[in-house]
Amino acid sequence: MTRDYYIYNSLSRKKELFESVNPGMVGIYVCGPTVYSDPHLGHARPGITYDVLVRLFKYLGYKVRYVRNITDVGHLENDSDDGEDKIGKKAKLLKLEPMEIAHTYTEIFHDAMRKLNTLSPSIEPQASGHIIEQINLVQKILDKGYAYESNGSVYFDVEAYDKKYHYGILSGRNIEDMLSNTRILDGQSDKRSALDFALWKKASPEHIMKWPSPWSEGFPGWHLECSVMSEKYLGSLFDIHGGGMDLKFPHHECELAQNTVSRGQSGVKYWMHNNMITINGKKMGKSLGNFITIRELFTGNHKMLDQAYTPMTVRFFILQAHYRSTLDFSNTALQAAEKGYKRMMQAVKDVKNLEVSAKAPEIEGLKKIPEKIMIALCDDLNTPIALSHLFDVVKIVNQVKDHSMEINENDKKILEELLTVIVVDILGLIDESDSSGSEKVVSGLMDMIIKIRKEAKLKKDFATSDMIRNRLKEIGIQLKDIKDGVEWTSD
RNA sequence: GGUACCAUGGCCGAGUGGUUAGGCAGCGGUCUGCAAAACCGUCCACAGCAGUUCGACUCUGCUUGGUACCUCCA
Repeated sequence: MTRDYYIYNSLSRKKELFESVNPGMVGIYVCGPTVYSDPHLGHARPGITYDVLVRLFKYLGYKVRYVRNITDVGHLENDSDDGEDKIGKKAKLLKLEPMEIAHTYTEIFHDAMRKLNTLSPSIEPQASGHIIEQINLVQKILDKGYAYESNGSVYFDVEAYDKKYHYGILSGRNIEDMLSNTRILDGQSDKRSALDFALWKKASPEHIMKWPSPWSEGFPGWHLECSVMSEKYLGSLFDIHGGGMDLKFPHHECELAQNTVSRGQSGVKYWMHNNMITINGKKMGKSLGNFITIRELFTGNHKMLDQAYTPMTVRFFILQAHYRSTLDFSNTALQAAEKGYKRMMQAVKDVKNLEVSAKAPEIEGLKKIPEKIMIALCDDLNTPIALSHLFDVVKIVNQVKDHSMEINENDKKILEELLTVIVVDILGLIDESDSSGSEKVVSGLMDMIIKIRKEAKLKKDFATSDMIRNRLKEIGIQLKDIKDGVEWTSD
């Protein structure tokens, strides 16, 4: 590949040089949503983070296989002993088939991801479509002696596993601490140890999503699906496993343990975890009831929102922070992102129309910017630094446009390249202002109106010229009298 | 209680042992019939205390405050 990429590995807690398992190819598995409710702002973060990662790897010349699952079964509401399946619960509540729930929210999730301009994954497997594989994996773990059956359910034997391997290696825990700190489970449990986790759960009579298995009519444990689907589509050792920080324990820890037993290796070379989006400093999430759904964000229909924010504003907002830092939501932060985004996109549009002058000297420092940006992006996806360099580019574009600087053909090419390849192709920021299908008609009309206004202005008929500008503003079109003409934007 | 992480200017957010992050807001100016945009200039900083060092916002220790995981969670 053309350059080195450095990735922070959650397992080693260090930045490491990325070396793919198979030369020239990258396999990425990301934990997708549990489709039982509207995706919220928190879901946008991994969606966008891993999207930029995929785009970058493609740009670097890798062939990328990006797998992101849909969890539509096995994800329980409370602890694994008496929890209800999230999707099953909602289905009962609404008197719908579980698959209707899953389908509805999968569609909403897809719609949100598409609006945020994220590329569709290469494969998007569903947990419910891999029940047979999951049963096989349970059997395999039983055969190897790291699981036991109890009253129709099968549990992973954490203590037995920990004797040979290290349960807690990913999340930085050890079994002794966990045992001494485990909350005592009330009621009778089928588990031998509180640390053990379910591989297969026997279904209660009222449970609606259940499948036959050698042990009982039941359903698979949550952690199983990712072990099974990542191996099926990416092989027993693949490059990057991504997901939210909150999935590190227990989900990824358990997944790693399952993999180790069944594959003889952890199966993942680099673990990558994005941080949380917070609101007033607190994690945005279901349990706190302080989340804003992506739909609400786009419509502005939420008591905490001062206004609607466009998908690209949200994307820009997320890219302005490093993915491993928490990012605090607020209206002022979003509004700042909105302005920054608009300024950048204006430059993306303007760069094409810059006048070149053959004798203009080389712009100082410009040649080094592409390299600086690539170094930042390849340094564990440092998008905020990349953006800061891009604003230097924006400034140059504006200065040339303002005739306070001249530009030669070659420098203009560099600017165009930066603003299209980096901004649009890699960061995935696209222009969302001109969405009208009848663009030609509109621009023709605008030319005419602008001409009429210009004539009025020449006659010093400012009443007419202002009236035109004000009326246009009412329908969402902004006129700006710039040095050599008139510019208009619509929202 | 255990484990980990974080504390940066009005807000959001990077980064580094000695050099301007950037965005948004503010202030002054240029431009302009006015407005908007743009451009130029500018203000505001590294939680507190102690230590290491020629030098620390950056390293170490302590203090304070906050967050995450340990239950489902992106």
